[in-house]
Amino acid sequence: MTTRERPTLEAVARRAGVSRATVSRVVNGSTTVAAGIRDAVNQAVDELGYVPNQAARSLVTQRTDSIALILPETANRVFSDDLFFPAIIRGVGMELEAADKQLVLMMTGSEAGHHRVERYAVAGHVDGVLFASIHGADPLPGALAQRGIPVVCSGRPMSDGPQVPYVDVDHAGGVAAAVRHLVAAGRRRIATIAGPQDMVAGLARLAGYRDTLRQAGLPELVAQGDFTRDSGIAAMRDLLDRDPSLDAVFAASDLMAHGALQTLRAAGRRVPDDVAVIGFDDFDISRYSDPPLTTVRQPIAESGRTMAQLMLRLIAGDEDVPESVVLPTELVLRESA
Amino acid sequence: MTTRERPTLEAVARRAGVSRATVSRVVNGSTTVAAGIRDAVNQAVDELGYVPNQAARSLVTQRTDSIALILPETANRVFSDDLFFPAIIRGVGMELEAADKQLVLMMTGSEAGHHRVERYAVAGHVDGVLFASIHGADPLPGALAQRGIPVVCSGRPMSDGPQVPYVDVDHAGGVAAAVRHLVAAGRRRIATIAGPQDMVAGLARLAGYRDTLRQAGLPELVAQGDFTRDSGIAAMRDLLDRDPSLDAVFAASDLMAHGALQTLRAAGRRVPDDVAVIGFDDFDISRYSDPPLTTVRQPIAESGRTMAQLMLRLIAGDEDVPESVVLPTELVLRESA
DNA sequence: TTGTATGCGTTATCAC
DNA sequence: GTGATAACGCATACAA
Repeated sequence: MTTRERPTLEAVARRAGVSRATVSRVVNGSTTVAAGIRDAVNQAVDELGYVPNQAARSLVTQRTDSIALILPETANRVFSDDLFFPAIIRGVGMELEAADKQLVLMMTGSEAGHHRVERYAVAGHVDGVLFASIHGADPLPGALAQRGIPVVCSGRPMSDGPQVPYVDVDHAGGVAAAVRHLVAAGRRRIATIAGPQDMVAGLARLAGYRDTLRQAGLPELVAQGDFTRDSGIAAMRDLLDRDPSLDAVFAASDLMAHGALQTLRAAGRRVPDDVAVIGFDDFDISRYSDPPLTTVRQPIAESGRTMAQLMLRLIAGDEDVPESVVLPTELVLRESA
Repeated sequence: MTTRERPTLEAVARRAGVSRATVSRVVNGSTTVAAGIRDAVNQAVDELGYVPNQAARSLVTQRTDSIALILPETANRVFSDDLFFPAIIRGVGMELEAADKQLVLMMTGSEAGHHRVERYAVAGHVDGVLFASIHGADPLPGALAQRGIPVVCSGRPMSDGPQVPYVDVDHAGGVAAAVRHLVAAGRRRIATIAGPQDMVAGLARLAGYRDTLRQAGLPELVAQGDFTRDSGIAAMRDLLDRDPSLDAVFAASDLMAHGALQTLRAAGRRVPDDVAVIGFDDFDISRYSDPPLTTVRQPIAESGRTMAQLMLRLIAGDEDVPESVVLPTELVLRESA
């Protein structure tokens, strides 16, 4: 391991026979430098393998050109078979890469992790903070915003603290379309497997289900899940116990819908003949389930891109960044309903 | 969003009626400060919400107190049902948290991402770089090391560039134990589903299989996989086609073993009566498969912890950090073999 | 035990 | 177009 000294601007300047200021200009792509000198400097940079010291640069520019994406979950939770986080990351990553910003991923499953992130951001390690999801009335986004740090959330924050820009999808519209589709098909005992009630996505989809059923004058039947497949399996069993005559299920996530399909099959119910099933997400795997899953498509990667775009505008000092962006959802009809 | 000015050391000093140096001492936990003054400073810090500017601090200390963990994969690959990365992250995370270092996660599936990481590290954003896995003869670890940046890899690097400290597990020993167990049980047509051959883990496990079979005087039968469940399904089909009389399979990953179980069941073979199956990893889910999977346990989280420990020692300037650490593996007997 | 003075490597504001 | 020079916010050797 060669612990070579890191070359500084000064070293490059000496080698190229110019001043530090000129080197700085070349490195930062200023156009007011003579071509000959520019080439000489670039050559010196290459020869020495010069890379600007980020700390020194940040100190004066007040920028780091990197942005944190917070995954408020433990490693195990993040790396489950849930494809939500990967899609968010992909969307954010593409957009930031195009803007030449570095994406810094942080997981904050623990309380301590939470506090670390706050210090990390306030210490100026990153120019802004993106939240991939929010649990309950998490005060962190608001706290950071109040510190003057640009923040964008995925999903409307439930905190009643300072308002923070967010990107969300039209949960209510998507759920309404799904439930109406079931009603129109003549289903009368329509159950739901709800998502976690400490997240807006869980709350909003359950509310959408209730509203739509009420309008249709039909009774509700709710089981609780947490978006995972296992919880879908258990919730479906619960539902069958409580009302063996049910003829449709709306699951608040694709994974729970897959779990429901599994339980229904084990219970000898045919889908969709006996029981219709609709999910929410439209993950790739839902095209290949048995039967292929009818589901509400939400544009997750697009949501990530939008978050990144808002962030870039905030950082650029754009005054009229929208308080929120709500992306459309869409019912995708396949064979399960 | 209140864009309050961030307080500096100077502001705290004024408020507490002391010099900047004293504030700095208190903030950094120096013991040579009078209790009364210490309290006054701490109070001022709290009132102002002071957090040291990381850029300024790094500039003088040459440290950032954060460490990068590189996942050389795309988001989709990282967030599959593979539990390897979560375990590595958990191990690294625990150790770094205890040392009060910030973990920065970076995914470098693309070539561009690769280059970004190099610049990020060389620019001094992090004190060291951990690689969660290595594909082929990746030159990046060596390149960083040559720049004087502490690097630790998971798995022996295949590059013949500069040597880099690494943590690995005893692939050969584990595989040998597994294959010998099959031989001792009277199995004579022992196939393997190999892992990707651009990774040491894939290579070493295949080599271990071959060596042990040769010693036993038995013929080999190899199908190719990439550690995923799907590849295990396909490879098992391939194996059954090529030799319907096979009576055992060693899969180089638990997921591939699960895929194999699935294929065998579909083909009407009983496990372990007709075909014995052994995996490699010992993920939690392998306790609950049907039948429970006999497998080679590798201590993944422990491996992550060890990587972090080596890194902390490197950063601390420890002279005699071992070139490599090889952790033991262990055959875990359950019902599939 | 506390304060003063210096420098870390860069960018930006000036003159030239 | 180019070169001095002053910040940026902090830690630390040295003085007191």
